[in-house]
Amino acid sequence: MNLAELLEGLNPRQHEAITLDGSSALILAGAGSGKTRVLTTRIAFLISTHKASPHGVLAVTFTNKAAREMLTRLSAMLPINTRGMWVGTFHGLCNRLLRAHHRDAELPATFQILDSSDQLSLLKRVIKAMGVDDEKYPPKQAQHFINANKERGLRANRVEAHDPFTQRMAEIFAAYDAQCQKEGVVDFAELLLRTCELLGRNATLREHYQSRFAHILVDEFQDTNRLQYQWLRLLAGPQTQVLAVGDDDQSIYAFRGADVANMREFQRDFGDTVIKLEQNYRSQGNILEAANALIANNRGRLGKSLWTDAGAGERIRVYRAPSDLDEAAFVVDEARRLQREGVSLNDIAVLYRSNAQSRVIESALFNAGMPYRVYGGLRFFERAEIKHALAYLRMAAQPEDDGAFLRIVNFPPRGIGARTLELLAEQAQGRPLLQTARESAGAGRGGAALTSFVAMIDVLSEKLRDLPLHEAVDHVVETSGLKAHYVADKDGADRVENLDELVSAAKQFANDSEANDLAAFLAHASLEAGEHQAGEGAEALQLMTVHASKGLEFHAVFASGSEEGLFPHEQSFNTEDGLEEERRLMYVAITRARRALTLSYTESRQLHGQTRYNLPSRFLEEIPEQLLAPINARKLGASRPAFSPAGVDNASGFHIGQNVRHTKFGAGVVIGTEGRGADARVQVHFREGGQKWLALEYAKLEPA
DNA sequence: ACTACGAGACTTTTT
DNA sequence: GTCTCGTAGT
Repeated sequence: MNLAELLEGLNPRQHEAITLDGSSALILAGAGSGKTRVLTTRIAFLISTHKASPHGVLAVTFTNKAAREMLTRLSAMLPINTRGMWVGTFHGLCNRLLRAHHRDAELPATFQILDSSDQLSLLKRVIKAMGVDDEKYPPKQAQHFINANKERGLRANRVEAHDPFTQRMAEIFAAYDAQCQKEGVVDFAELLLRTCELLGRNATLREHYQSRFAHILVDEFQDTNRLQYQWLRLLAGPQTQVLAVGDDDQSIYAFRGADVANMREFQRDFGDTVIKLEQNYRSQGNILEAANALIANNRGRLGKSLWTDAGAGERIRVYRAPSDLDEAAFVVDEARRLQREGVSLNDIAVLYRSNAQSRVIESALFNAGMPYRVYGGLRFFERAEIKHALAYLRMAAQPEDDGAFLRIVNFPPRGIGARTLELLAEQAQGRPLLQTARESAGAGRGGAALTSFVAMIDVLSEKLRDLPLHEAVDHVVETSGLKAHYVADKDGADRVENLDELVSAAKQFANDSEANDLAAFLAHASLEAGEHQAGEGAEALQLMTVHASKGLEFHAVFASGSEEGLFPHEQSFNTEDGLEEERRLMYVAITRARRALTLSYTESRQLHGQTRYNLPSRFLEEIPEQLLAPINARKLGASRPAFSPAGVDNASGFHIGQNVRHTKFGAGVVIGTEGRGADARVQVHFREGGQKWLALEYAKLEPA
């Protein structure tokens, strides 16, 4: 593409962001404002006008998918080889840098990357070895403590611990880090922290990268945490121009350490050039107006309002369902209707706040014979059989990796039980388990099995040295006994298939990537858990959480479960910040829709095995009424009776699940009734003020 | 050493 | 409702 073609059809703000020269800038990119186009076109612009070489550009994203998309679009615009470019995720780029300078970073060349579950099991081991009570100090909590501190740039010795609990947590933190170092493994946060520490203390290296990268581009900047911001500041030199693209209104990962304050910080550190992309190319007017009105209820926004050239379009439909079953049936009917109108199922999404909600919808779709695809869930490299196979490879690549050792030492089962391993750990005194097992050959009960396991690993390691990557993977799968184990299992067919798939993945990786050694493949497996599941091509209704929908768009969107307690989630009620994040989440849900948006809520729903009665979400009230089109509940066979379960409806005149209004307490929902006539009392859950029993004789309660 | 059963938990989760 | 974890039984 030539320059004119690159810049064709851009709006003035986009053009400004793409061609900006001489300063860094914060790009406030609203939903559907052409953010990815701006990012990729800017890189293409810089390179094709020789303002930068491909070598001198760094672009960082959060997901592999986003990084891939950027590279794909880039190679469509420019006739360059994108392979050597520094385009990737924060973690991927850190991995690259740490591999290149592993000695300076004090890591083995073969260092392995722990995913969250690897990290948790290592922590469990550390806590046990310390003799700490894991009831008082739950490993999950320790994991959160460690990650949160690392993401603030803090090591164990710098954690402020004024109480005994935090002190003990910090001790666990220190012991965990020491064990990681021994085993030559790093967790996700460690990749960032190590890189920051390395660049922080090594001026030569820092200045090398700072002068190399004339341009840095950051995607989804609102999702960066403190540590990632620190990383950015270390890599950006005095001459570097940084383009940080983000949307504070779409910040929905604060619970994982993302800190929107980075956006204000950026203006302080990199100058206050701000470009707002507010023209939306995705949704029709009513949808945008609803989104704008909703998000206006949040405080402290940087300020931004979406607009469109397109017409107002349809109003937002609001469906009130008697039950979750009815809501699901409604979604099925509506999806079918849209399908008849010629909308592809791929272009229709059902969004929900939490995964638990998908079950009812799935079963309705299944019974209706409508194809659907659920996003999220277990990913390829997270499957047990894959992790087992990878552990054999890790063992061969790095014998100090106790995590890998423990995962496979008795899988497939070979008679090495808990007692044997306990003795082994005792004997090891902190040395690698594999080495200890090798030295104490034949000793103790289970010793013979242990000896033959060590022998097998040794033979395997020897063999793998000479094999190309995919043959090595194939060899491991065949000789470890893994495949035989699953072949013998009558329910193991899928797992066998996955193991074969792993061999293909290795082959693919060797073809695609310049570094095709074992260490690189293992890093790839940890950093990219793999596409969710197969079956991508087939036409299917799209089911996912609102979180998972960020960055996507659909012709029609159903936001189900728009209820108090669910969305906003009850665990966000306590804090203003929590509630605002929920609101941003709803904002994300709304802005996914191009033409048709339906919000639904139920009067009763099964949750955690019991029936709950919820009020409609407060967010519905924050959308101007003239934008809404209520739909009446239709008579549907699937509807579970929302009231008088088992005929307990009484003479009170109210039924469970009914929305009511009280002169003093306001809006509420009936969750219980008892007595009749003058004695009748009803229990009401009020929006403000919790649950109350009211005697009907005195209380002024009316149907709402 | 392995398997089966019951108690308790249970938002979201790019890496 | 359903998944995970720990304990007791084989």
